[in-house]
Amino acid sequence: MERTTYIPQETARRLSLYLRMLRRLRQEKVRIVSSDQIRRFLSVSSVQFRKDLSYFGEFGKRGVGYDVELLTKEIEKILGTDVLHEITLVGVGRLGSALLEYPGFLEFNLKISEAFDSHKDKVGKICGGIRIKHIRQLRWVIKKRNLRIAILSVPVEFAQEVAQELVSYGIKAILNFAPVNLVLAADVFVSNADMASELESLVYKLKQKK
Amino acid sequence: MERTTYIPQETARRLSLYLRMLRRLRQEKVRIVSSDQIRRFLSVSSVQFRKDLSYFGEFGKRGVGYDVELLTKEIEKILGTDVLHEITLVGVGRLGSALLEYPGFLEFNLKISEAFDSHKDKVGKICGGIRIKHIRQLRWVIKKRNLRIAILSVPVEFAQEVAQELVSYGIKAILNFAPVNLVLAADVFVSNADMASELESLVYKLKQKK
DNA sequence: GTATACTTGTGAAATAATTAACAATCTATA
DNA sequence: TATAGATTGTTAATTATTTCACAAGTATAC
Repeated sequence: MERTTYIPQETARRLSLYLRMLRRLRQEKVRIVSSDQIRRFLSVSSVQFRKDLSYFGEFGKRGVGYDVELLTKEIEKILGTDVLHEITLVGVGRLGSALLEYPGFLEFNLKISEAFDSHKDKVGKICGGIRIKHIRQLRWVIKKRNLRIAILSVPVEFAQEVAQELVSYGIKAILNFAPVNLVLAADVFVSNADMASELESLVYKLKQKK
Repeated sequence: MERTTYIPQETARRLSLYLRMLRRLRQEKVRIVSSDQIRRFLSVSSVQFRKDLSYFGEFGKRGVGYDVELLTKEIEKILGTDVLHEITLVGVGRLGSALLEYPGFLEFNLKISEAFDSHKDKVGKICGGIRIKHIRQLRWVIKKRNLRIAILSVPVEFAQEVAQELVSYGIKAILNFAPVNLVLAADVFVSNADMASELESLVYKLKQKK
């Protein structure tokens, strides 16, 4: 079936949610799940779930539901996380090292396989099983290993500069933890993990409610 | 002027961006800024910026631009971050302690003023200037200090249960770092800071581009 | 085999959000 | 004081996303 329609931005994020849910169900030996059951666990309507899937194909069986195992694999294929993705982390501060040591990424077929910092006392140390390299080696390592995705957790004042460097070496997607809007080439994807901003939004919503 | 129109969800998040930019400009002694200058720094069109502000009032001067100092204060008022907000953190693991030690929140008038954990070896320790309390004291402290906002950084398997507890003690907004969709009363705001999901979305976008 | 109860998939309708277009206003300057 | 160049604020048009409504397919009970 042809799938040429425009796909909403948010669909990708929701697919990621679905996938997580499905993996949990699979672990619990659930074989079949309906869109209405999904609705109960996630804050997404059953139609939204079906519509999101419909952009990519037909994966369910009418009158029955979805095969958990099958749908899991299909969504992994759609997202591209059916194969392992190697990620580089730049900036091994408090947050950076917490991320390095977080064992949960592998479950998503994501692996931080390189880590860089500029501080002498950090370079050479091992953190989360990774030996930290000096940022001077960024170019060489990114090119050699053909890395495409980076986590940026450097201090805010260096973020823009380091991001540009990363992009010049071939990085195409950045998860940015620095509280600053990175200005980069249009073909580079930036996702901002900005905790202060999230908290500010929550403060605002609380205020609106009253 | 009456402002009764529905305000888009994303506007709050963008206001937070604007505020950050404005503060930076203020630091740099810039007095006046135009919506077009904002566009150059943030990935937001000048119309979007003006439209977002228009939901709350008229803050600029036609033919001139916006007074940086004034607009900063106005947006702080809109967001509610013109006064300090105290936040409680639950779960002082690697990520939790990184957040506790992060000095940047104060700049946003946000302060983590309480931290809780269930591990004996953590309780009583001081981290980021805060003495960690046992989660048994959650009820008492939240009620006594009338806390409304919580950061949840406990292991995923406890997240739902702890979140419910928090809500039952009066918490109304949660920044959730656990990779799970929390099912809570409809009047509780949940913001998910889900790094694996962000990375998955990036992987998907990279895949689409090809 | 037929009726019944489910559940998916999807065009059409409704809603939400962004962008275009432009009137209104300001400053500077001749 | 008139004019030119800038910039805001806002209605209308457009685009994007979600939801509705329902046809089509499946399983089960009798």
